[in-house]
Amino acid sequence: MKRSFFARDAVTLARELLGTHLVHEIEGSVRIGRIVETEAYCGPDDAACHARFGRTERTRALFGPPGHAYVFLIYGMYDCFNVVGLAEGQGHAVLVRAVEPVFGIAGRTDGPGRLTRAMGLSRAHNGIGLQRGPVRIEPGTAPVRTAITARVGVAYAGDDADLPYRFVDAGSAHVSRPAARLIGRPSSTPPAGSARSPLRRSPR
DNA sequence: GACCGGATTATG
DNA sequence: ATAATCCGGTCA
Repeated sequence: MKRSFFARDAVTLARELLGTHLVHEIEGSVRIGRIVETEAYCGPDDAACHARFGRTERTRALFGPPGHAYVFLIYGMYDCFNVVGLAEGQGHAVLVRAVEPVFGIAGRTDGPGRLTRAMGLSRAHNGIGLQRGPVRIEPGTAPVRTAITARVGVAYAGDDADLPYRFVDAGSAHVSRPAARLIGRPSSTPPAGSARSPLRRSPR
């Protein structure tokens, strides 16, 4: 994808990334997954975003130029793959939470830890460019319907935990969790009386 | 320098 | 429900 594709706020980018292909060329072989679940993390003002602590060694790539990878270790054993958005210094990124296997993939790809394992991605790819090279984002097939929910695992973030920043291809069988209540129409404003029940809390 | 807890997953 | 397992951020 072109640089301009990535240079948008994380919420927009999270939505646009759905359906695109995550490609990893490794030792002559190729692995391809179609992105079906993403979450937006929107810089220092987002209480759930790693950028809230400012620029540190760990968040170097997060604050780097758009179109690059930000990969970090979580819970001491899983790597999470993110696509940096907006602009250098802004700390916007999109967590890729699930892909569906397209080519060369063995094992499950639902969930941020599983997908990095299945695609052979790790912190070794932190900061790598995603336009050309061994790891790339390429055009794919956009979802027919997109579900929108709160982000997973960010209960500590206060009010920001409820922001509708998670995007799911509602038609995919390879998402990490069942699509929840909020369904986003391809391009329309929410229904008039859309004061529905609040987003579902994390499942006990 | 110690301690806390996490953008998770596998297992009981 | 809880262990596994590392390390960044916090505070002393």
